[in-house]
Amino acid sequence: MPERRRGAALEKALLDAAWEELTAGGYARFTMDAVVQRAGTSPPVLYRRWSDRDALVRAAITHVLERSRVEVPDTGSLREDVLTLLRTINATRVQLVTAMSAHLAGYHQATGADLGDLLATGGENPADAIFDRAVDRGEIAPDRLSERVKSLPFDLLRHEILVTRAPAPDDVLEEIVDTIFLPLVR
Amino acid sequence: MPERRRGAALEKALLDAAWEELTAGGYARFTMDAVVQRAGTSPPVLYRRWSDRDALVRAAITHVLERSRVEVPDTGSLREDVLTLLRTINATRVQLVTAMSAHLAGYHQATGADLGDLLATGGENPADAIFDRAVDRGEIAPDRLSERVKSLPFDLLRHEILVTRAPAPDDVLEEIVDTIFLPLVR
DNA sequence: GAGATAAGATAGGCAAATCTATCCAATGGA
DNA sequence: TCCATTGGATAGATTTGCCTATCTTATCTC
Repeated sequence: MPERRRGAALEKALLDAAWEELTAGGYARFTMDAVVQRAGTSPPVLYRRWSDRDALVRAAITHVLERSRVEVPDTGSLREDVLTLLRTINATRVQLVTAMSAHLAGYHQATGADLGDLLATGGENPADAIFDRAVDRGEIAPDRLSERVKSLPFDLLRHEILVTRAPAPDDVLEEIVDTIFLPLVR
Repeated sequence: MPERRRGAALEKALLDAAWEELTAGGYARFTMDAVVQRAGTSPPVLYRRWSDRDALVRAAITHVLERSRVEVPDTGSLREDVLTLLRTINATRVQLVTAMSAHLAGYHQATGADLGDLLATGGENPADAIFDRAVDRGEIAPDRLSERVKSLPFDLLRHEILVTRAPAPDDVLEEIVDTIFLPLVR
C-alpha cells in the first residue's frame, strides 16, 4: 500500500484539508467526514488529534493565520505603499476573513478584536512603518494622521470584503486611496 | 389549558422566536426544535407555515427587516442629518447586521449585496435626500459627492458593527463625521 | 350552541453526522 | 531485525435535528 504520512506532515495535511473544506463549503457545511475523505485518511486519525469538530476548526484557522504574514512594502511613495499593502491583503485574506466570520457567527466567544486584527496584519500596526516613512520624506504632515485615518483604507477594504465576500476589484482599491485616504492626509 | 394564539398573532410570535434564536446562536446553531420550544408551541404549527428551516430563516429576517424602517432626518444641517441617521442605524440595526452576516456566512448563495443594502435602508439610497438638501442649501459642492463618499460614513459604521458586533460609541460616530466625512465634502 | 378550523401534544421515521471500538499494517528507532 | 508506535480501514453505536402522522382540544364563525 502507498506511503504513509506521519507526525507533523500528517498533521499539516489534515489541517490543510480542514481549511479547504472550510473555505469550500463554509462553516455550516463543514463535516468531519469530508475532512477525513479529503485528507485521504480515516476518522480515528482525526480524533486522535482534535477532540471534536470545533477544536479542528479552531486549529485550522490558527494554522492558516500563522503562515500568512503580510510583509510591509517600501516603494518610496505613500500612495504605492498603501496600495501595494491593500492589494496584498485583498489577494491573501479574503478566504481567511470569510471563514473567520462564519466561525465567529457561530461562536461569539472569540472576540471581534480577532476579526479586526485579521486584516490589519500582525503586531501593533505594521502599516505604521509606511506612515512613518511618509512623514520622514515630508510627504504628509504627522498631525493629519489620527489612528482612524491611518486605519481608514484598511477598514474600508475589510468592509468591502466582509460585505461582498470576495476580493475587491483593483479600481476600488485605487478609489479608496486616491479619493478618500490621500485627500485626508495631505 | 392556557390561551391559544391564532393567525397573525401566532405567526408574529413564531417569527420573533425564530429571530431570537438566530441572534442568540447564529445560523449554525439554529434549529427548528429550539424555535418551537422558545415559542411555546409544537412542530406542526411551524411546518404548516414554512416548509423547512431555510424558509423560516428567510421569513424571520424579512419580518424584522420590514418593521425596522429607518426614517431620514431633516435637521437643516448636513452634520446633524448624517449624525442622526448614524445614531438611528447604530441603535436599531446591530442585531440585524450580525444575524444577516451569520446567515450569509452559512450560505453564500444569498449575495453580499443583500448585506450591503441592509444598512443603507430601502429603495435607492434614502440618505440621498440628505445630500440633496445639503447641496440645495449650498452647504457642499455636488462634485465632491461621489457614490463612495456618500456611503462612506455608513460603510464605516457598518464596518464597526461587523467587527465589534456591538453598537458603536457615540464619539466614534462623531469622529467619523467630523474627521473623515465632512473634511472630504467641503 | 354546533361545526369548521386551526393550535398544540405526542410519537416516531428518517437521514446525517459525530464519535468509538477493533482490527491490521506500515514506519522508525532500538 | 524486532518491536513500539501510530496510521489507516471498517463498522457501528449514538446523537441530533428535520419533518410527518395522528389525535385531542381550544377558538372562531355562523
